[in-house]
Amino acid sequence: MKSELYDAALKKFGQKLRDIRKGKKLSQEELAHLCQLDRTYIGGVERGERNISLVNILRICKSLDISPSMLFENL
Amino acid sequence: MKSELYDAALKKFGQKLRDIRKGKKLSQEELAHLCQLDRTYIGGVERGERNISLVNILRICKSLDISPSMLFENL
DNA sequence: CTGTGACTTCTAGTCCGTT
DNA sequence: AAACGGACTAGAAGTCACA
Repeated sequence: MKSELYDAALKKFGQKLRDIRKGKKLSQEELAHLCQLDRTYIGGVERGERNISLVNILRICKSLDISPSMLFENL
Repeated sequence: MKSELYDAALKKFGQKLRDIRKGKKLSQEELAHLCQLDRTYIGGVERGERNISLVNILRICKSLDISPSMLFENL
């Protein structure tokens, strides 16, 4: 049930992820490799096109060495 | 891709959700109604049996009137 | 009021590529 | 380096009957 009501939130989430990834000087490919997800998938999440699941949020956060709550600031 | 490595995290997340819900004096049924999800689905999330996705996390948080980051404390 | 198992539908997530 | 597409498989979403 992916209501359009949350499109903006997904975009913000993705942008936040992108900012943090770039802050760590990683490419999408490098991050994808670190958390064992597909590079095209990481891209889709950053663009707010994907409704990522909890486990993968945690995997990404672990790979970025950040707390998940960082991704939810002003969401 | 739901590695068992994250089962503990899902359980913690669910327990946190349960604690917050109870703190608000809501039953699973009431919360489910608020966020328009099924009662048994909420139960499954609280028990850590479901790998919930971002949009549903946001819906639940909105219904509980909390920030998503609250659910990620010490995860 | 909540847990559980079983179930179908639909999307999350992968893998191949091109631009 | 990243966006984007098509085709595919694993797994989330969503529901129910019953305990």
